[in-house]
Amino acid sequence: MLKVSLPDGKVLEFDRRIRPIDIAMEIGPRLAKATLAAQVDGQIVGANAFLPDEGEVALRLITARDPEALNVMRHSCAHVMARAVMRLHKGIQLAFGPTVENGFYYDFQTEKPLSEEDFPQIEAEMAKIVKEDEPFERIEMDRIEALQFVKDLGQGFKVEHIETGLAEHGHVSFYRQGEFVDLCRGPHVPAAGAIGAFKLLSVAGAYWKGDATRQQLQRLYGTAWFKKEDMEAYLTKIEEAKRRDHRVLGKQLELFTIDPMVGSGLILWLPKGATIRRQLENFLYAKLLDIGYQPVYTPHIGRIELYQTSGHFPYYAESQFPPLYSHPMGGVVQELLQLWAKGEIDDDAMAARLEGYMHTNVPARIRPHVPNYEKLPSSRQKIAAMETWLEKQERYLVKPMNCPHHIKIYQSKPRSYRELPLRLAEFGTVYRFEQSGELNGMTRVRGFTQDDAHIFCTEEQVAGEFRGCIEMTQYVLKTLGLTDYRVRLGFRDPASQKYVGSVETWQRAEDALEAVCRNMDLPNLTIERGEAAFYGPKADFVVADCIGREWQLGTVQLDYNLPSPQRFGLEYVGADNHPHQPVMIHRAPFGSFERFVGMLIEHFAGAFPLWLAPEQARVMVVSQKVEDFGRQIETRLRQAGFRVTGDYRAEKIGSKIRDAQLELVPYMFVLGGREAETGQVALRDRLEGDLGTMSLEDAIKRLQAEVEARTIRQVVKGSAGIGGKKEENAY
RNA sequence: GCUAGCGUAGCUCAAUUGGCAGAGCAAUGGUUUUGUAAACCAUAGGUUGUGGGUUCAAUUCCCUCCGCUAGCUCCA
Repeated sequence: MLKVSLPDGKVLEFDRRIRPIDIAMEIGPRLAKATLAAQVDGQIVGANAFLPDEGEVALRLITARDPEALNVMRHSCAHVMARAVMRLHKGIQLAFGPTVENGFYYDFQTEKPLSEEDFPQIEAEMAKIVKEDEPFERIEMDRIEALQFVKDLGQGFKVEHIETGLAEHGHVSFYRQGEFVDLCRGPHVPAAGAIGAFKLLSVAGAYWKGDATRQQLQRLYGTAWFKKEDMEAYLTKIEEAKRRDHRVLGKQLELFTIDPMVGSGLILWLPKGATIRRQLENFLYAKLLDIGYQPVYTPHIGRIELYQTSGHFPYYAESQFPPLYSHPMGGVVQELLQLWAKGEIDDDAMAARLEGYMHTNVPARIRPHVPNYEKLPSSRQKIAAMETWLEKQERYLVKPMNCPHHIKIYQSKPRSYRELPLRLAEFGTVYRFEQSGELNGMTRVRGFTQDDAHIFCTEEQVAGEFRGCIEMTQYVLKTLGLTDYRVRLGFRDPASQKYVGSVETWQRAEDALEAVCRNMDLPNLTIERGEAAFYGPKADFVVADCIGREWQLGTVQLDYNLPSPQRFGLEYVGADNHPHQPVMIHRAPFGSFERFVGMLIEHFAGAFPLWLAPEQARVMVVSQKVEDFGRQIETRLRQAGFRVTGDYRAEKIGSKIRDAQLELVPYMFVLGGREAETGQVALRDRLEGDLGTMSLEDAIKRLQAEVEARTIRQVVKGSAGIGGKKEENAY
């Protein structure tokens, strides 16, 4: 006897094996037809899966109207895609095919690479399968049986997955749809006909089990929706995101550029972009002074010893720009020593190699000099002598981070507890050699400026200081109208070796951080293990822009390690006249100006609020006859503190307005004979159009008020209208 | 770094099976002196990313390198 309770409170009783679809049928044939899956005691299962024989379950039938149905259908669509690909191509090895936000993918190993040219054919085959409407049939087997089954199918990835990933499962399930059978947990829609609109989006490489050392597969991405309109809306949204791409807008609006001759991932800020950045810098700088930070400046390079002490070198060697050596052989010796350390060169070969450089192979002036090298008794000692030589050379690193420099400022004199918290701030530019495939416009670069600061404080001050950092970040985000964000706590992954410091220290730091955050009632606080910096746990602000994409921006990090005796050994003299170790907080509310401005460009779709707009107003004359009057107004606006330009070309006023609109200039001063006579100005708002005639003073007051309040007048959900049609510009 | 794709004028894009590299916008010169989203005429602009190969002939086919795009891996 099975008792089934439905969401409306009704309880049905069955004394036979029954499936959700049967229950739906009892309620009504139309419901049965619409039922795609079911929720049993909170878990999503297939509509054809048998319910337990006895006991009590809560059942909810899922139709296309329920959000859960979409994922079930998308996963079924992934199977249909895989089936279509296997029909069209020989020798396909199936890997995984899960759903993702807005769609699904399937990983294959193929004999011939797939390309977008194959999409129409695959889509046509999929459409055929959907039309045939064959059912998805669940088959369960025990592990041994299943293993033989996938071996017989010749599906090597599935064999491996059953042997390793599913090692603990006694039984596994398959889904059959026509000739296509796939190892799969399910659930699926009852039959392929339930799949609505779908489209293949892209093909890309992906590593088997996400491991870069394993073979690379072909990943086919697709999207699927119940209604064609939903898919159209989704595709439109993708188009919209493309239209406000900061790389496109950055070029059109002349905000920044990247030149291959300067280098990949190195941003050249054009005057307009630089203006926006400067406004943000000024805004932050004023705030920093206001709340007790002290500005400092530090150089762009530092001796390698500095980073050896901090622990950055050589552990991040592959993501640093190569070190600068004063001796020409420095880099070669360093490289050899690294290979030797990895065991790729044995002791004797290493010693012989170095000896060659020292005495025979290279001109005297660039030889490393180690006295009596050849008299050293063993290869080991020769290598050690070489290491000593290398360490004596001057070696510099382009700085990958600012903290070691700020630590040295802290250590520039003895510190008393009376000086703490000491807050050192710098807009510090750092360089990291990111992988070429990772670079992306302004959001992932190789040189960037952090709005960095390091706070040195006592253990007792940690909570208050940490809280202050989070509040500052919140203030900054709020000012820019970025109200939709979540806070992610990054803790250490106990299984990983990449972290420095003792477990106890980490525990203390993580507890302190979590306590502060819980206390502040931050939105959607999550904890993620393995997301910590190597020296301490952190709180990251993940900001959603106006079309819902997430960006990791600000960060606050707690650090008990760099100040420790094993690293820099920071101290202050306490009230007890004894030395104590301070705690460090690293924080950057924007993260970096590059990424932040890149995100802002997309968030505002290039239409910055007046206080940030590179060009706040443009004076334009109806006729060149009134150019002198126009220039007077332009000068007076500039004197009033505005970033203003003038358009005195022999163009019609409509043309000048159009240009200013497309360049997203917030205000236009339209001046003709009437204004020249009365001395007044006709003001035009980019959003609202003609505001009519007023005195210059009134216009200035209006604009000044908007700047001072840092008003955000619009966050454009649609396109900003760059190159678009007029209808699209309606707000 | 890996897989796939792309690279034509400042920008957006054309160029039949390999057969004289073109348009719009922008720029420059001129005419027009204009009232709230595009006046008109003319001119100039290119070693088709780079280097090599195949061919009578390469923007087109093949290879190298550089750069870009999507995804994967990475992100102190």
